[in-house]
Amino acid sequence: MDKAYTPGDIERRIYERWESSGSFAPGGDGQPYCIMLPPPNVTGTLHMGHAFQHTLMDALTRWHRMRGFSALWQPGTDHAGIATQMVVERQLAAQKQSRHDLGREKFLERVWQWKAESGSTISRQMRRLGTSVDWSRDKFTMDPDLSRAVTEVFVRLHDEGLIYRGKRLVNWDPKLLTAVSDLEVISEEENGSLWHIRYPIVGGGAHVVVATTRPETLLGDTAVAVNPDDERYKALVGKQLELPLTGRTIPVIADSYVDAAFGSGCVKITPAHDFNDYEMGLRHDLPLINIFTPDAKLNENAPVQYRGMDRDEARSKIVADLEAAGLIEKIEPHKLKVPRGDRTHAVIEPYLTDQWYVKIAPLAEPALRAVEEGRTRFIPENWAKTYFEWMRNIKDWCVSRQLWWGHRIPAWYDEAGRIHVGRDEAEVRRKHSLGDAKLTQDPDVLDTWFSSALWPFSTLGWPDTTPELKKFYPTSVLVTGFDIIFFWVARMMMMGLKFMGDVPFRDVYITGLIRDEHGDKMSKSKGNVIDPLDIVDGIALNDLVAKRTTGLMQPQLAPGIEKNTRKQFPEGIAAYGTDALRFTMASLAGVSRDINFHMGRVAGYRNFCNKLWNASRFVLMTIEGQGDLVGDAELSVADRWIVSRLSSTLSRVDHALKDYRFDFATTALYEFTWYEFCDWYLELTKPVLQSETATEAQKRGTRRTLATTLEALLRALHPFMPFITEEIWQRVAPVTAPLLAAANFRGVAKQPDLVMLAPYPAATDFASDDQAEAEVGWMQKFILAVRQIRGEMDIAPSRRILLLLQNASARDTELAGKHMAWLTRLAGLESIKQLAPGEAAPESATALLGELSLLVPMAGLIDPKAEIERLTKRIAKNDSDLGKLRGKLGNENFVRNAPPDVVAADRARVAELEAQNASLAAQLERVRRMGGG
RNA sequence: AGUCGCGUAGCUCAGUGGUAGAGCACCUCCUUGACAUGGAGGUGGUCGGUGGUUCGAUCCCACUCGCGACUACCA
Repeated sequence: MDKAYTPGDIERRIYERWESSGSFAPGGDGQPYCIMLPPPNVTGTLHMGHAFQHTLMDALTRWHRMRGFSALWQPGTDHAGIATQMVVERQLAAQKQSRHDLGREKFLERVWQWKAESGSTISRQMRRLGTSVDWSRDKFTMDPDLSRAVTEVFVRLHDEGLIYRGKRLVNWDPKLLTAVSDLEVISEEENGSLWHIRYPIVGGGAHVVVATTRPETLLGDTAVAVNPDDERYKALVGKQLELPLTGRTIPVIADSYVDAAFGSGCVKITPAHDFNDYEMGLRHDLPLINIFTPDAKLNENAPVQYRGMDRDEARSKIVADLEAAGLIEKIEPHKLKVPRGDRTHAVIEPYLTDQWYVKIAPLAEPALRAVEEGRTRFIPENWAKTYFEWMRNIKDWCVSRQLWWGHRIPAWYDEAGRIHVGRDEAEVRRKHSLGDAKLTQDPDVLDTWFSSALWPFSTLGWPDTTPELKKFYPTSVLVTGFDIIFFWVARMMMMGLKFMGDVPFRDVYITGLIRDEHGDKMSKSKGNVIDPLDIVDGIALNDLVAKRTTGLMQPQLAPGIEKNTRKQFPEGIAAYGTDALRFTMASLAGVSRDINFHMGRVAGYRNFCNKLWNASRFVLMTIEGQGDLVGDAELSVADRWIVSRLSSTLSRVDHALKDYRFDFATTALYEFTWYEFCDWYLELTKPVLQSETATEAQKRGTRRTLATTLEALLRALHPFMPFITEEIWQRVAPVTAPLLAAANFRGVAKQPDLVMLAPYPAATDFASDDQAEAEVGWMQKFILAVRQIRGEMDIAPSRRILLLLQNASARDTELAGKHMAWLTRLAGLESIKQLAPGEAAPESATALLGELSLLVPMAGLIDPKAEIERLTKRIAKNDSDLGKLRGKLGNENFVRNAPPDVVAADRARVAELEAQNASLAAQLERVRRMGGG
C-alpha cells in the first residue's frame, strides 16, 4: 500500500465494480427498505445540496442493505418544465429565434435533444459520489409509463370533480406568458412610491384622494372603496367620481376591508388586476376591466393614447398626465412587496384567464390527519408545524401552464367549446359519443410538481399493481430540504393518500440548507458556489476563478468574485476525494436549519481517511507473513478492551442512525478510529508483537484482534466512506475470511466479495468487557499523567525517564507490574521503581492518580521553577473546585433535597481534592526548598 | 401580523437540571519503525441580558435584546 491515500483512480475503479456486479438492485428477501431520490432537474448539474442529501440517502441505503434489508433507492430525473424550457429558449434566442419560429413540435424535438445531451451529466456526477441507486430502474417524469400515471390521476380527479377549469385571477408571468402557482411567486420588499391621486366628485368641484402604488391600473378602476364606519366619507358612499384620463365615472362603495387609517382611507378598486380588489368586485358586483395584454402592455380597453405601451412606460405617462391635470396631490417614497416569478424575476401580474385547478381542501384534509396521527413523522418534528400551518391555509392549486414542455393536459374541446376530459382522444370520443367531430386538445401542460407529486408510486409502476409497488410502497423515508415541503412533500402526501390509500413515506427527514462558510446562500452572483466535484477532484485556482466568473448575469461582479476567490483559495482546492466530502456532509447533518460549509472540515476528514489508510497499512504489515490467524490465541487485556470499545461504538452508531443523527454517528466512528484504535490500541499492540517473551498464542491473539477489529471497522464506516473502506477491505477480508468462516459468523458461511454486501457489524457481535475497560482506563490515566509532566516540562520524547511510585495500593502495584511493558513504552519510561512505605523520594515532579503518586525525579531534567508553576496551577484549580463544592455541601437544603448519590459523589470529590492538595502542597514545599529559593 | 428557529472557546458548531465539549485556529516540544494529511502537551468560555421555578439553571418558564427563515398582507 502507498504511504498516503490517493482517492482518484481507486474511486472510479470501485464504482465500476459495484455497478457492474448488480449490487445496487434490491436483493434478498429481507424487509423492504425504500428511499425515493428527489428527482433532480434532468438538465441540471449536481450542487452542494445534492451532494449533502445524496450522501445521507446513500448512507441510509447502504446501512440498511448491509443490515439485510431488501433496499431500493429509486433514482430518476425531473423534466422541470419551466426551467428546462427556459434553457432551450435561451439557446434559441442566441440564434435570434423564438419557440414560435420553430413551432410546438420542432421545439419539443429540440428540448428532447437537449435532454439527451445534458441528461447524463447529473447521473455521471452521482456516480462519482458513490451513489448506490438502482440505475436499472432509472426514471424520467416524462417517460411513457410515468406520463400515463399523470394522465390517469388527472382524469380520475376530474371525474370526481377535484379538478376543474375556471376563469379567475391568476399569477401571470408576462415574460413567460404563463400562469404560475402561488408558490412560484416570490414577494420581496422593494423601494417604490405611493402616489396620492385626486378623483373629482361628479358635480361637486371637490375630490377624494386615493393612494396607490400602481397608478397605471387606474385605467381599470371600477370603484373607490371606503370603510363603512369612516365618518369622513359616509356621505360620499353611493356618489359617483370622475375617473381621471378615462372619461368614465365610478361609484364610491363601502367595504370593511378598507383600513380607514391607511393613506386617505379611500382605495381605488381594480378588480381585474388585484386579488383583493377582485374579491371586492365579486362582493359588490363590480365590472372587471382588463387593461393589459398577456405581455403586460396596455390593451384596447385603455384610452387610445396609452395603448400598446409597456406597463412601466404607461405608468410614467399616466403620472405625467395626471400631474399636468393637477390631479397628483403628492408622491411619497414607499416600501412595498413586489411579486416576481421565481424563474424569470419578472413582476407577476394578477391576470384574468381560464386555468385548470385542483380543488385542494378534500385532498389536504387526509394529508393533515396522517401527520397528526403520526402515520408520517417529520424529523426534526418541528417541521410538522410548518406543514400544518400551510395545509390548514391551503388554496386551490392552479396546475395549468401555458408552456410546451411538460405533460399535455388530457382535455379536448369540441367546436362548440365544450370540454371533454379523458385518457386519450379515442376514449374521449367514445365516452362522450362524439363520433368524428372535430376535437382540439388543450394546448397547456401541467405544472411540473403535478408529476412530482406522484413520484413515490408512479416510479413503482402505478396505475398497475406491480410487485415493486406492493413491496416498497409506502416508502421508508423521504430525505429533502425544508424549501420544498410545500412544493413537493405536501403534494406527495395528498396524492399518495388519494391514490394509494396510504402515506407515501413513513418518515420525512428534513435536512438543513448548505451555505457558504459565512452562512450566505451559495449563488452564482455571490460567486461563492462550490462544485462538489471540485472538492473530490480538486481544481486549480485559475480554473476556479474562470468557473465562477463566466456566464454571470451581471458581469460587473466578476472582479470582486475573482478577488474573493483568490483570497479564499490561494492554492485552489485540493483533491480531497469523495469519502472526505461524504464524511464531511454526514458530520454536518445535525438538527440545524442552516449548515455552513467549511473547506477546513473536508481537509480534516481527508486526514482522517489517510489515518485510516495508514492504520490499515500497519495492520496488514503486522499480519502478513506472520502465519495463520486461525489457531490457539490468547487475548490480552488491550485486545479485549478494543473489542469492548468497538461494541460500544457500534451501539452509539446504531442509535444515532435510527434517529437520523448522522453527525453523532460519524463522530462516534471518528473518535473510535482515531482516539481509541489508532492512538491507543495500535500502540498497545506494538510491545506485544515485538516482545521476545510473548507466546505465539498471545501474538496471534493480538494479530487476530487487529485484523478483525479493522475488518469490522471498515464495515462500520462503509456507509459514510464507501470507497476507501471497499479498497482496504479487499485486502483485509482475505485475511479475516477464514476466521469468520470458522466462527460461522452470523450464519454467513461465505464472505461476500464486496464490503457493500457484507453484514453491518452489530454491537452484540463484540463482547463488552468491563474489567478490560477498567484496566486499560487505569493505564491510560497513568500514561497521560506522565505525559503531562513530560509535556509541560518540555522533556524530549526520545528521553527515557525514571518513574517512582509512591503510596501505591495493592491494585496499583498489581497493575503496574502486570502492564509494565505497556506503561514504560507508552509513557517513554526507562524504568518504574516502587518506593517502600516511608522511603525517602528525591526531589520530583509529581502527578496524582487517585492515592497513587507518580514521581519523576527532577535532577538534571526539570527546572524547579517550571514545576513550582505547574504545581501552583494545579492547586489553584483544585481550590477553585473545592470552593464551589464546599459551598454546595454547606447548604443544608442541598444535602437534604439532592439525590443521595449526588451528595455522596460531591463529598467523595471533596475528600479526593483535599488529599490531592495536601500531597501537592507538600511537594511544592519541597521543590521550593530545593531549587526555587 | 403570524409561525418557527438561532445566540455556548478566535471561527464553525455539538450538548446537558448536578465539575462546560469537539473540529479548525493558536502556543510549546518532537521526524520515535503505520501515518508530519503525523505524535505528545497546553492556552482559551460569567453558555446574549434580566427575572422566576429549583437544594442546584447554560439547560425548564416569563420577559427582553440581537440575528435569521418561512407564510400572509400592506391601497
